[in-house]
Amino acid sequence: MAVVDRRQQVLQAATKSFSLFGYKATTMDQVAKIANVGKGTIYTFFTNKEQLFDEILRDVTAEMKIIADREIRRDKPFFDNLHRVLDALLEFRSEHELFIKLSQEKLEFGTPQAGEGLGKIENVVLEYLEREVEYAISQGEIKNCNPKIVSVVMFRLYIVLTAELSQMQVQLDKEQIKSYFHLFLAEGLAQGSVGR
Amino acid sequence: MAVVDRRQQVLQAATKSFSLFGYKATTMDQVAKIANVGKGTIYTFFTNKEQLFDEILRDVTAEMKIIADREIRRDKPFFDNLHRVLDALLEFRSEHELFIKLSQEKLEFGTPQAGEGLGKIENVVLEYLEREVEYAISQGEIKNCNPKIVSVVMFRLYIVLTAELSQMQVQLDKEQIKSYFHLFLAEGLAQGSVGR
Amino acid sequence: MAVVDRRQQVLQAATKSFSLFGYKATTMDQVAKIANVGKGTIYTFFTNKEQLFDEILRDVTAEMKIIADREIRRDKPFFDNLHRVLDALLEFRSEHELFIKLSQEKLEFGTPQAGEGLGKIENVVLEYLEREVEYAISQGEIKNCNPKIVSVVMFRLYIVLTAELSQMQVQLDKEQIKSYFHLFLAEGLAQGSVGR
Amino acid sequence: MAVVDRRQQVLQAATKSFSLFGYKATTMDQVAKIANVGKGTIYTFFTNKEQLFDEILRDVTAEMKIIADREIRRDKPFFDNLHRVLDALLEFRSEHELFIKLSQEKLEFGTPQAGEGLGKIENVVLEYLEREVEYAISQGEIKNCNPKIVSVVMFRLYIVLTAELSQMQVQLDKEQIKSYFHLFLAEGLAQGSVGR
DNA sequence: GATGAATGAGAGTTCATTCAT
DNA sequence: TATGAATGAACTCTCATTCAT
Repeated sequence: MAVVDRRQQVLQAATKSFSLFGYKATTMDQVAKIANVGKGTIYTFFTNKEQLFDEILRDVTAEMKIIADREIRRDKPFFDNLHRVLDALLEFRSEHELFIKLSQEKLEFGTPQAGEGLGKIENVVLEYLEREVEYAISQGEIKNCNPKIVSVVMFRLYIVLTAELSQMQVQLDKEQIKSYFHLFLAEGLAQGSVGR
Repeated sequence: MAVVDRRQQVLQAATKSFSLFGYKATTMDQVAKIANVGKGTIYTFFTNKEQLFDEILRDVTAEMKIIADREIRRDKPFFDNLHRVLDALLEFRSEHELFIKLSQEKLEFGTPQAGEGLGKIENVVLEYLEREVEYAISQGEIKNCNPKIVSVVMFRLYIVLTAELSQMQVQLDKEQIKSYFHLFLAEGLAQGSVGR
Repeated sequence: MAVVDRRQQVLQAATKSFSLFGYKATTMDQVAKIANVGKGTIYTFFTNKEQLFDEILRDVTAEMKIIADREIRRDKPFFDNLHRVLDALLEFRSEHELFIKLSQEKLEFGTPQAGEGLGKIENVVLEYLEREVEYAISQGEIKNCNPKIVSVVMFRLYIVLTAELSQMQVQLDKEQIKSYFHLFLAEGLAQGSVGR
Repeated sequence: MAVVDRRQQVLQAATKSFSLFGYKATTMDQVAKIANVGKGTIYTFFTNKEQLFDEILRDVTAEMKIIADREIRRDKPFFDNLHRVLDALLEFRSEHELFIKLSQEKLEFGTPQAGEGLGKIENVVLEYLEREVEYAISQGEIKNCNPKIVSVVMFRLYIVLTAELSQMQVQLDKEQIKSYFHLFLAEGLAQGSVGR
């Protein structure tokens, strides 16, 4: 084991601090201190604070994509795949949740002139979801609807159930999350709509 | 009534700037300039930046509550009421949308260790929704579920459909918004679930 | 009795506030409020905050001069006169003390470039004292010494005994003040020097 | 040892500016400019303006205490010690004078309702003097009197003679200062009181 | 004359970023 | 290469002063 991997140290420290304190409240000094690294060192790996943030987001996104890809079986029904992916993702819930939620802060944070809605990173996720939804529609598995809209709603729903609610002292376990995810996405609330 | 109502000017300028650039990126200098008013003038009406922000949020919240109260009829079914309230709220969509979304930024903005989730203002909305959901459950109109969770999801769904999507260049008209709101909340996506 | 004398109201309010909170901490708003007068009104009587302050100082100084003049008898010994003047001045102690001390703050406060030491106002007092000391020396009543130095010391001694000490929770009554004034100026501390 | 000791530069610049312009009239921009240093640099050494000021005051105080301690001999008479301490202190007169005087401004500066008189720093000096005076009284070297009062008077006398007068264009050399110090403290002005 | 709403220069402080070592 | 001392632009907020009413 060589001298510790400074890049990793920074990445971990930044993730921790961003998750804990938010984007604005995280100072580069803090990150450096947590990473046990000189402040200047951060800038040898990352152009600036924003880029550091984006990198982290990209990493999480990539990791989630890999997880999802691993679970999806083309020959299985949409909601079946959805469940398995959710299951797998929720394994890493604690790693992702606080952080993912932050993507929002950051995005709205700058909103420099032309906010295109969710950030570039989220768009990767959304495009992924969109493709899956499109496929499910074409298979007649879900109702005919705008895939973009559905994917955004799915994304937000995931964040609400995994991150936002836990911040509001509503703790849900994996099963409950999956169940509510299914409730809103598949069944609807109306009494008399098809049960699970 | 003076030639110009400076308080209103400030309020409008601030709303515009907060919506456009976000909380942090909005400087008091900017607000003053947009409002065509001296910087100090802002401070004759509002204690500080935070209070100015809260005031705007509070106003929108109050307005929405009034609108909702006006539409709700205890003798009508839940989804019926929901539709009418949505209808009425969407009349003011352009006023509310960008702004409401901001409530989130501000809240996560500080994230001083222990954020309790959505801000105080949103909590007013949530409590309101919660009561309505509880009532609907007790009437057997919607499935048995955690009212808190449902109300948070409803709140987010409203924001996604009215504000977030339009930021992503997906323009929905009133009817579409209502329709999607109903889709997720009442029916679910699954083919074979009860149609509208 | 005409409509209240606004100038007097301002003068009194300002004196009160300056004494209580100091020069810097006294805002024109505060003075206006205490005086029950519009802020703009102050500026009809006084050019600016500084001039208002100086005016008050001048008034106190003038009053003290009148008091002193009334007590001084050319045919009486120096220390005799000194005692009587002190006696008379101490009658107004509560009015003067806090305030006089403030002269210092103000003076050091600005010290714009060229502080000439004590302010213009104090110089009036000092010149007065100087003349008296010169006279006393010429009469052989007190030791030969630099009158300027002695007068400055006398001035400070007065302030210390009447104002500064009371701020330090050392309360002295009139007799004690006179006695200490005499101790330092006339006798000295050294054991064996001539007693009172 | 760096090319330039920035902390020292700041300290010197601040001392100079505080002495010259007073506490309030000294801006951090100014200090930075004089010190030939970025404004932010000041904040790497000192928490804020107040702390910078206190630090300077503390330094002077500590230096004076050391000087005094070095000169005091318990087996020598009070006035003898006093003279030697004065002698030593006056060696550094130019360093101390302007500055010491400032301690006053700062203290009266805030005057938040209940100033307790001189600031914390001066209190160190005063307590020191008080102990010495108490000892001298117990030894029967000086008249029976309130040590607190005497020490305050001594402190002010020192400031008047070293700093205040020189600001008024009355320049005194070391011998004159000592002589006047002795005059007021030991002998008194009254003709016929014990000579030196 | 009296007013007080409006003003804006200027204050102290923060922190992402740079660069000499 | 790694560093952290140094930086200064940019921020929020204050308050003496002005001037239209």
